[in-house]
Amino acid sequence: MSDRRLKVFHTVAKLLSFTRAAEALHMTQPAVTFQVRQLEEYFNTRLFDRTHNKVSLTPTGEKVSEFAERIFDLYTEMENSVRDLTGEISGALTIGASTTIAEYMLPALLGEFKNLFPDINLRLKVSNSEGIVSMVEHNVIDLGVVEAPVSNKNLIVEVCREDHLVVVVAPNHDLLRAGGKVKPVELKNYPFVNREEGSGTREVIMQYLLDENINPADINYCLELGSPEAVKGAVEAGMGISILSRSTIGKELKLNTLAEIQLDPPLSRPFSFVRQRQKFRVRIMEELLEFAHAYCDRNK
Amino acid sequence: MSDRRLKVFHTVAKLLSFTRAAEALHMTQPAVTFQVRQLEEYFNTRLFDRTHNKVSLTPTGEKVSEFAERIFDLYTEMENSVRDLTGEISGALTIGASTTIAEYMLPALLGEFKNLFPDINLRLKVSNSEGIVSMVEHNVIDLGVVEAPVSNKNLIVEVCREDHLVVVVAPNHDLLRAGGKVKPVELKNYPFVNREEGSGTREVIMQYLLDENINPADINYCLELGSPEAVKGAVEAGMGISILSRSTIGKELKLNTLAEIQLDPPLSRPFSFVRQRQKFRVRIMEELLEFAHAYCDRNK
DNA sequence: CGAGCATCATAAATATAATATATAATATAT
DNA sequence: ATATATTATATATTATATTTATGATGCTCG
Repeated sequence: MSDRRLKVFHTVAKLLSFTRAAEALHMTQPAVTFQVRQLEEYFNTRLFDRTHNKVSLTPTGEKVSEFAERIFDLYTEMENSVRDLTGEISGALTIGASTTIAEYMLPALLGEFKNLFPDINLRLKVSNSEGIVSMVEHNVIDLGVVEAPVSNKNLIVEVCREDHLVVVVAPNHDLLRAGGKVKPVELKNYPFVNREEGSGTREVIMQYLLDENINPADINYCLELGSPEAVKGAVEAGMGISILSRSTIGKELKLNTLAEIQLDPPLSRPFSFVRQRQKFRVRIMEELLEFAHAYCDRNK
Repeated sequence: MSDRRLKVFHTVAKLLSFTRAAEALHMTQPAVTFQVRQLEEYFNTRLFDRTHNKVSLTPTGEKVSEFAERIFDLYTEMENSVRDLTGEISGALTIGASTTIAEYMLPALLGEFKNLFPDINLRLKVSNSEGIVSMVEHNVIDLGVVEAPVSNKNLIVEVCREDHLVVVVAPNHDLLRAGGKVKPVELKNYPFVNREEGSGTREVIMQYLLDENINPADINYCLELGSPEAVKGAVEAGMGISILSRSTIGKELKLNTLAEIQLDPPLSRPFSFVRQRQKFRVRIMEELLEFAHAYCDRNK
C-alpha cells in the first residue's frame, strides 16, 4: 500500500533502469519518468544521473533509496501488525477461471499462494469466460482469470501473460522433419483433432486460420473432442495433429509422448485477470494479485 | 510529502474528530471520511469506533496510528537528510503582497519562518492585488498574498484568513457609548476619513455600503488619505471616524489611542495565497505554505 | 560512418483518484 | 419534539497518474 512515488523511485534505483522498472511495476516507462521527476522536483535535486546509456544514483538518490527501504519495512511491519490484531487474511477468497486455465495454470499458482498464507480459504470455480466475467460482476467470485478479451467498463481487466498455442504431433510425425516451424497452410495436409464447438481454444484457432486467409472448412477434421486431455490422447495415439496451449502439454513433452512445433506466424492469446474496481483496496486481494503477477512474470 | 491517506487518518486519530481533522488539514469533512474509509477497507477492519457523539480508536487503529507516527518520522528524517546533502532550503524565495498585508501581516509571519529556516533568503515585493497576481503568473514571485478575489484558472488560490474590518474612532467618541455595534446607516452622522481612490480597503467599504442600501455619496467625507497609517493618525487626532482592517490597529488598541467598534452586519474580506500550480511540488515552497497556513490558523 | 536498436524525455489524451458541494441521517441535549 | 452537532452519502468537479504516440540521443555493428 505504501507511497507510490517512493515505490517507483526505489524500483528504478534497484534496477537502474526506467524501462525495466516500468515492466516490473506493470506500468509504462513515461509514467515512471514522470514519478521520478516529481520526486526530483520536490527535493529540488537530481536523484539519478542519466548518462546516455547508464542510469546511476546520485549520492542524494542513494540516501533516499535507503530511507525508502526503511519506510517500506515499516509499512510491512504495520500490515503484519494489523493482520495479527484482526486475524484477517484468513477470510475466504474465491477465484474463477475458464477450463484450460483452471486445470493447467491455477493449481500451481494457488498452491504456492496457499503456502504463503496458510490460513486462507481458497476456492476455485470453473466456467467459460462469459460465465466467469458475469460471476465477477455479481460478486460471486473475487477474481476471474479468462482467455477471452473482456470489454466491461465496470471491471478492471489486466493481461497477466500470453498463452502460446503450438502445433502438437506424435513424436515421430512427418512435420518434425520439415524444419523448425509450420506455416498454417500446411495444416491442410494432415488429419486434425479439433475441440468442440464453444471452446475458447477452437475459437482462437478458427480466427487464426481466417486471418491467414485459410478457409477453416479446408482442414481435414478427423475428430472433435471435449477437453484438452482427450485431444492429447488422440494425438498421442497417432490419430492426427492439433493445436494446443503450450501450458497444457508440459508433462507430455518431458515424457516424449508428444512433440510441439511453433506456428509461423506465432499464435497466442492473452490470459487476463478480471476484478471489481474496489476489490484491490482489500489487503488479501492485493496480496493475491501481486503474487499472481509475480508468478506470471516468473513463468513467462 | 508523506502518504496522504495515513496523514489524514493520523490527524483524525489525534483529534478524535473528523470535522476538526478536516479543518486542520484544510479540506472538507467528507474528504476525510472518504480517506479513512479507504484505509479501513484496505485493512478490512474498523480503525475508529463512531459512537455518534464520540470518535475513538479501535485497538487496530491505535496500532496503525503508532506506525503512522514512526513512518512520518522517517519521512522527516529523510527530508532532513536530503537537505543536508543538497544544502537546499537556502535558495531565495520571493513573496509579494498588497500594501496592508505586506505591512501588518507578513513581517511577523516571515520573521518566524526565517527563524525556522535561517539560511533561506526571503524577499518581499509590494504592489496592488492586480500587480501581485501578474507577478505570480510571470514567475517574478513565488507566492502572492492578496486581498481581492482572484479568478485566474492557471493559478491556485487559497483563502488563508478572513480580514475583519471595523469602525475605528478616537477613544472618547460618541459611538462608543451607543453600545456594542454600529449599523452602517449611523456612519452618515460622523465625518469620515477615507482611503484614496484605487485602494482595496476603499473598494470593500463602498461595496459594503451599497449592499446595505446606503448611497456612498451620503457619507460625510472629511479627508482622503493614501495609507492606513495616515488614516489612523487622522482618527487619533479626532478628525473623524474610519473603517480599517483590525490587523492594522493592534498597537493603537493597546495604547488606547484608538478604539474599535464592530459593524453590524460584520464586514470582512478574505486574504488569499496565490501561486503557480506546480510550485507546491518544491520542498521549501511546501514548507512555507504549510507554515503560513498554520500561522494564519493560529492568529485567526 | 550511417542504419538500426535501445533508452529516456516530452506532449497530448485519457483514466483514475481525490476533493468539494449539497444533502441526508443519526444521536444528543434542551 | 426541536435544534444542534457530527458523520455519512451522492454527485460533480478538479487534480493527479497513466497510457499512447512520438522524439531525441547515443551506442553498436556491418
